[in-house]
Amino acid sequence: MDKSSNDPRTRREEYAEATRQALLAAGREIFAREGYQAAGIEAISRAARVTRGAFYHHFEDKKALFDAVVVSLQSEAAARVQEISKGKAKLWDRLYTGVDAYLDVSIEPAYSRIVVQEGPVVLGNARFAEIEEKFPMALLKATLKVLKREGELIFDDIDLLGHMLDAVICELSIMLPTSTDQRRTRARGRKIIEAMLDSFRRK
Amino acid sequence: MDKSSNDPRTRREEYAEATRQALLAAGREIFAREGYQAAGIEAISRAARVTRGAFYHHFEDKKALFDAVVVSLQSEAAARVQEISKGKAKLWDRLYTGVDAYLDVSIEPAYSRIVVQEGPVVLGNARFAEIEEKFPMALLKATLKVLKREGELIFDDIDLLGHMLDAVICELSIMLPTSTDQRRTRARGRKIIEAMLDSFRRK
DNA sequence: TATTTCACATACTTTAAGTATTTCATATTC
DNA sequence: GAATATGAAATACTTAAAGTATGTGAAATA
Repeated sequence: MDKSSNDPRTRREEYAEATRQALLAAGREIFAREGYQAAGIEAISRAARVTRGAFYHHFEDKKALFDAVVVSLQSEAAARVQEISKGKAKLWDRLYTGVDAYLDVSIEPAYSRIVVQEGPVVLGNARFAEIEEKFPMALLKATLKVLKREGELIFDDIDLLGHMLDAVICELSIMLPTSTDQRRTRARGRKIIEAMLDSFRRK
Repeated sequence: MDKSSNDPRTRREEYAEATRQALLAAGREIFAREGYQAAGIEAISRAARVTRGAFYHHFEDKKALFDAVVVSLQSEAAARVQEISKGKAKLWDRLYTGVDAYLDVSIEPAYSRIVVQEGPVVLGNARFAEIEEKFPMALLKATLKVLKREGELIFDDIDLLGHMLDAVICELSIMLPTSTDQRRTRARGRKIIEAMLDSFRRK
């Protein structure tokens, strides 16, 4: 589930891993609150109760930490979406519960700001797509592919459809927090998503 | 059409306006090529053949220039979309030619990077939405509203629908440049957009 | 022609990222 | 178990770029 074999054997490795995690957590917090540009390495290090020296020991530069934070957020998000949707027997159920779960994650401030909003800009589209390929959207696309294989969904370019679906979910997640009636807005957003997908559904 | 009363009367004002425009043009170029963060004020000023002193005379700070560049890009984009779609008598034609024209604009490197990708992050969602409210998406939403008024379109929250439409167009504009068969991808993207909108079309 | 104004230049300050060097606890070797 | 080696983290330094304060000269105004 995690990256391969990271069990700290010696006490020194244990400590080091702990401060690495502390930096990661501090980064997540401060990137979420202040944004990439305004988040100072000094502030992040202080929040992790170390100096900038420790920071540069564990991470190449600021961008490397941000990258690691995005990966961890995506990894957690994927796990949660998976957990919720995997039970469903009917494919369409699995897809739509996945969409809902993904939306729930996307609304959370840290995920919204770090992954959805700043991720592509800070890391660049290429690198960001690379990360996405492994985690959250990959799940949706996987289900879409199964639906296509089963003949339930008729569309040639599942990758494209997946990205469009993703775009709609992300935009919705950005609008939701400022919406006056979130429940209603969410229901309407879901309608739009259904409209998009159902038109390619086998009749 | 432009901001109110900007005719330079004296020769000094004329010169000043010219260097302001030069800075704006240089900013557009360098922001597009290097991105906001990597674009140095020094480099922008040099490209406009002035010093940083001149820059700070005309703009509060780097962000202010970026803001002005976004506004000018949005203004031009809106004008072009308007020009192309206004002729159409049938409302649905007007909408879809508008969508196509908007997509054409969004593909252009400067618009794509500065407005679509970096705009919301650099200026913040609130300010970016404020700008959007006046220009490009406003046109689409206007047409959507007319369609609703005419009973052609049945959906409660046109603002939401407009944003979703916008999100899909923007995502498509990001994917298109790296697509192997752009014509085909674009056609498929259009299919998805049609699917989204047609399901709310009066039958 | 004297005086003011303002567009722009020059010189300086500040901030934050990044680098080089040092220290000290833990781990390893003999 | 004393001697040595390693590497996690601290400290001290360098660099780059944004932003500020002040100066200057050409064009406007009186």
